[in-house]
Amino acid sequence: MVRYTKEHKQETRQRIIATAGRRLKRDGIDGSGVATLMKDAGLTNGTFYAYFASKDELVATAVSDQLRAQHANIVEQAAPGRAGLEQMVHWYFSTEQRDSIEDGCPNAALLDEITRSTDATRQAYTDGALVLVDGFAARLAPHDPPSARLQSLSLLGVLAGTLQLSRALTDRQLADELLEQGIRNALALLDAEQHN
Amino acid sequence: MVRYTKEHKQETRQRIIATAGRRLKRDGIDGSGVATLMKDAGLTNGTFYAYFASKDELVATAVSDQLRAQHANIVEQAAPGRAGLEQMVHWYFSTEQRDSIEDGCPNAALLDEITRSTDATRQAYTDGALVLVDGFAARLAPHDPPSARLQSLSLLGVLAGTLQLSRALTDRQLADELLEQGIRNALALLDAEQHN
DNA sequence: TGTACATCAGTGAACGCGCGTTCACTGATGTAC
DNA sequence: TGTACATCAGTGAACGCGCGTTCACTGATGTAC
Repeated sequence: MVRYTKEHKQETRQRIIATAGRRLKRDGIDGSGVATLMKDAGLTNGTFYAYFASKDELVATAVSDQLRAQHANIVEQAAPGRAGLEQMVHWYFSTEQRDSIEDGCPNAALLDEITRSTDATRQAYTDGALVLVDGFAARLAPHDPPSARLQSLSLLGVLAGTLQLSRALTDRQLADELLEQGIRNALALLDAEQHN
Repeated sequence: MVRYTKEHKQETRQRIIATAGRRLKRDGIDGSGVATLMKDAGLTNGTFYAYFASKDELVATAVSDQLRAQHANIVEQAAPGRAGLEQMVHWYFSTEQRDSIEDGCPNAALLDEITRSTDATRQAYTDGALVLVDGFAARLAPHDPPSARLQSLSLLGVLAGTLQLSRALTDRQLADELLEQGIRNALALLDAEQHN
């Protein structure tokens, strides 16, 4: 066994962050206890503080990691230009993404709890979200990404809000129709002229 | 003192529901304890169960009440036709509404916690949200409201998601610009052709 | 009208439980000689 | 190479606290006669 090395401890830390990200999205920040978060990573609660100074610190780190992963796995994998944005929108509003909250978008799963969180968590969220947004803008306006930044930011709001609403509704058929409407709205937003 | 009457008890119940709605929006569902919710209404925790069978029941009732109030105070007060929708959109994306979460939109404050709630709460949310949506549709397509239902539902998602995002960002200036972009997006959505 | 009793909104202490956090301890691994 | 010791990731019990919920009790109000 390779143990007592920086690499081993770093891997364990990364595993805690990754499993915590999934749990936080599923049960919420207030709904996820430290003991459960550690059990998800195959550890007991006692060793938590060898990795993080507090639950708040893990939450901020996990939020940051979730957005980084979403950027790496979804945004960077998408084709360049408008085609990539269309791909992403279709993936985003698929029933699969909606129905697998653990694996799904951290924005949709956590946005209103982040508003109530510590400044560190809100800052981690802001930084991570802007990286996603810059990825959108680079595809929306390849020659002048900053000009599309605000439009891209608002696209993130449209995506997250529509998905949350589809998840909250008890009427499954209506929720599905909303996803389709969400695709139309998002694509229309991409076509809108840029103001300012 | 008028006491020991149906009216008195009904008024007290209504007060609990109203103050709970504000507290739940501010601190979240998991973040609001029964003792605090009762203290907000000027009572002690012990008498809670003379009014509600459980915290879940209060949450479902408060969610329902919040949406009913939003319909009565905002949607029904708005002018008929498209002008009324434009009024609402401008109010919705005002910095005042964004910065007063207690008095603000229950959709934006609670959507992703509602997804994680009991079926009763999700049902109460769905019913209440559809009343709002029908109010939108009646203004968007006065001659044929059902044709605008899906578009109206998606408008609710756009409103809530954009507002949540503006609340979560630590960069105040960017958050303000997002509100302005939100107005443009919402108005553009109202102009979109209706599919299906 | 005055008195005795019933009603019941509201109190406040207590229940078991899980929370975030602390800490004495274990035991497998790594290191010194 | 073998032994003795140091390191440290991880355990698990415990801390005080607030949670949702229960319940014996209070005392102001309403009712009967």
